[in-house]
Amino acid sequence: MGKPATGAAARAKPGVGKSVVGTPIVGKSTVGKPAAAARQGRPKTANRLKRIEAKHAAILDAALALFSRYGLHGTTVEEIARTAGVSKTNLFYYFASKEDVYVGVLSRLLDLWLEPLREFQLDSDPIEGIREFIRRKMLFSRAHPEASRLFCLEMVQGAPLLRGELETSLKALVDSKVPVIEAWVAAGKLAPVDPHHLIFALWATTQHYADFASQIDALLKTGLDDDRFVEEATRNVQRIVLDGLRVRNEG
Amino acid sequence: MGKPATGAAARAKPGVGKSVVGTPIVGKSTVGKPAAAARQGRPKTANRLKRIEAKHAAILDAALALFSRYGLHGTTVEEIARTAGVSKTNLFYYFASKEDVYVGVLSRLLDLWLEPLREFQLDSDPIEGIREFIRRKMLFSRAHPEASRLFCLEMVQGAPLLRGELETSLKALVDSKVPVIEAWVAAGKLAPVDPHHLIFALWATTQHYADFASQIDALLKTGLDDDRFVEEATRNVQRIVLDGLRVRNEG
DNA sequence: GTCTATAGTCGGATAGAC
DNA sequence: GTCTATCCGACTATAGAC
Repeated sequence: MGKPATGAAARAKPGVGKSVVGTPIVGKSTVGKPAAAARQGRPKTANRLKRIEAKHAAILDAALALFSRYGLHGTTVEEIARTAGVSKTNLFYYFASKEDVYVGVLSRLLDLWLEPLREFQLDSDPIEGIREFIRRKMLFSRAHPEASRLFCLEMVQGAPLLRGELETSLKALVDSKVPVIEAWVAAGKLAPVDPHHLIFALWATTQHYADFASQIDALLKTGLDDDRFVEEATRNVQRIVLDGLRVRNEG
Repeated sequence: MGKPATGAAARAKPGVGKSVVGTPIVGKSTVGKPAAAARQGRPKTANRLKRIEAKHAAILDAALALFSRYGLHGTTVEEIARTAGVSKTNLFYYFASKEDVYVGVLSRLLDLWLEPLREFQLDSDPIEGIREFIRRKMLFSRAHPEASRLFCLEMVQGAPLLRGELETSLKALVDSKVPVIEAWVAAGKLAPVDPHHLIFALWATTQHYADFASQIDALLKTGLDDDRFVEEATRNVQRIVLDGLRVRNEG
């Protein structure tokens, strides 16, 4: 007997039904494991595991592409399966539910998204470090525009799934960078600015190119596909953030 | 006989069914008019029209709140109706379909969203003009966070409905500002920067506070509700964009 | 104009053969 | 592990009484 409880009803009445959405990602290791295969049947050879992983990844890839374009409720399991090259029934062999797929996608996503921030190591020269961070973020936006957009979608909608991770992983990461930035400001190596707002500005300006790609395309008929455009965008963001718009009198 | 063709199927097969999504907003005046009332039955008194408009607006307000949180497919007509304080059937008396409601919301939205840009009149002093623009944008983000988020949702998902408007209204508006900015740069009143990327940076940094509110809340436990936070955010964005992060030696 | 009842269909999830 | 067939709840939209 199916217990769909799909769509609005599922989120409107949290706690009712088995809805996974709303449950923060805690044990990432259990997420994304095959639904039936998880409770193993027979000893798996390395080959078996590899084929399973490949299929698994194919489904997640397909799901990312669709979820980022149409959202969770705008995407059907049928479409995900077709895009991944598997049958709908087969997809349900690997994932317990549609939301299980969604959680799997988001889980991979967050690690990916946090990467540039983790490498935010502004060593000796903060100016050079920020310039490099912007460059990396822009490259990330170009390499993973769908990931950036799905992340944005989640944020805009309140990130019920990621909230837990944001308050732990992300916050810890941000908190670790704040004193560094503060020290630079104190040492006169950086103009006086609040570390958090600085980080927000860096995120906003760089992700904008992936998240608002359709707007940019409508205006300029170009975007992150064009290497020249990426270069130009990177240069301009670096200039604005580092030097500002006010004309300088010094060299 | 209902022909729902809702959800994924509707957008996956454009042209099939009566799906409105995908049709650019052309005649805004016809959008948002009562479905049945549009083809008038009897002469409407001023009072009648006023009550109709009020109900109409209530539905659109409720829809904006829900669409911005859960997206088009994550929101049910039933919820919109309940939130607006009308029955579902009654909602269908005023709007031909769910997508008709959605189009109505987006239509109102774009006008609202374009407003700050329209007033981007950087008169004599560009620095003062940009500072003021940032302030206005931040106030807009605070006053209409839901509008900002729904706009963002649409953009991220490819803006099938707004594309036409973006390529006309928005583009015309942006195009009219570009030569002004270029002239300032040429006159040495502004650091050398590409006008489009400047505009993108202004949009990105200011809207970020509405669109990523949940992230900011997870990190700082505050947001646009707090006047002090809004002030601080405004000040920091202005400082970063206008003066940059590099330490200045001059006064 | 507003309501009750319901038609029609979509899409998530399962059963069970192979 | 994969497939065919199917179930069934949720949701959009309409019919028709009042």
